[in-house]
Amino acid sequence: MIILSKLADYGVIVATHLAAYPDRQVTAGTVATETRLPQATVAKLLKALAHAGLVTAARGAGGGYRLARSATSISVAEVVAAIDGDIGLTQCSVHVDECARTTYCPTRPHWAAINRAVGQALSAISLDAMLTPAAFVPRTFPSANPSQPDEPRFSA
Amino acid sequence: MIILSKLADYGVIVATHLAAYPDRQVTAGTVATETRLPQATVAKLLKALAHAGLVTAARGAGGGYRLARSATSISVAEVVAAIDGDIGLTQCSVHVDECARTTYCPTRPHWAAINRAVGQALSAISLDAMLTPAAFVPRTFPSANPSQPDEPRFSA
DNA sequence: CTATTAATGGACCAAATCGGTCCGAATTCG
DNA sequence: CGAATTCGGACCGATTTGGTCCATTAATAG
Repeated sequence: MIILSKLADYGVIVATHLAAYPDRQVTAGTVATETRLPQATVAKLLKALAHAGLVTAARGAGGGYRLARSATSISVAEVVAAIDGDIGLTQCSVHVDECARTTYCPTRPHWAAINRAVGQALSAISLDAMLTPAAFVPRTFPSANPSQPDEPRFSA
Repeated sequence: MIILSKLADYGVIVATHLAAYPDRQVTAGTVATETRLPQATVAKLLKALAHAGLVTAARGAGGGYRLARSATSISVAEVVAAIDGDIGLTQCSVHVDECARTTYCPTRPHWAAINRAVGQALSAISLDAMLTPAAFVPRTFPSANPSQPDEPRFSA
């Protein structure tokens, strides 16, 4: 399974690209060619980012996009949320009321905690951090089953 | 956006239900009625879990499913992986070779770390832990931007 | 030995979502 | 003032997902 949609992935690339050249007004087409991504898709992504207030848009000739805030103050989580909507682990995380078996489901309370962990992992990295070549290493979780023989793979 | 697919969510519910009654042979139909989930879907899920070796299946009259291992030694991550496949954050996480712009993409190395964080968050909780009424509280991550005014919501 | 029960594997269909394209509104420059 | 340019939003096709069903194999009961 893949957690981030292709669009969200591209969105982070685009946002990071903008972060690399702060205070430069760039058109969607320019970003597309520079990032080697399809033009129409980049345009759509920038629209979503603008709608979320992460980038500012200027129309007309000589217009374009630029980051609304500093690269250090924008997290990856915000970019993803701007494109794919708010992050929730499960269906009932997002639409709480639509789950008919809320009363029977013993698992639901536990999702909240995992959810928060994922969210914080994504919030912990700013666009600025994405630009640095060295990888950010988050603090690891304590494993509930340390001597587990075959853990599922989490490929990088 | 929703991280876990509905099927994976249901899968955890089913697996947790099995964990609640260890060493009891249950048919797919029984699990379906007891969990209030659609029968055909539960059957499909149990097939997948059996294929992954998480549950053992017995055919014929008096047959059914049961957990292959103890509830404490099966993590939520394993259940999810059994249904949705191995967990990867982005497309290129799973199919590394299919990303044509690997050389241009500065974000890719960073995904690995986030990826690992998500995976460990899911591995940290066993089916046994899912049964306990009190919520498990994972250790929180350090935030890269502590004074962030409007973080995206991570609904529970 | 036969009938019944239940998992297994597969094909199959409908619906939702995703990725992508197009045209219209707004703005700046000549 | 008008034409070029660029964002904004509606729209559409295709892949994926969620879900169902049937034929087959296997095991137990009578």
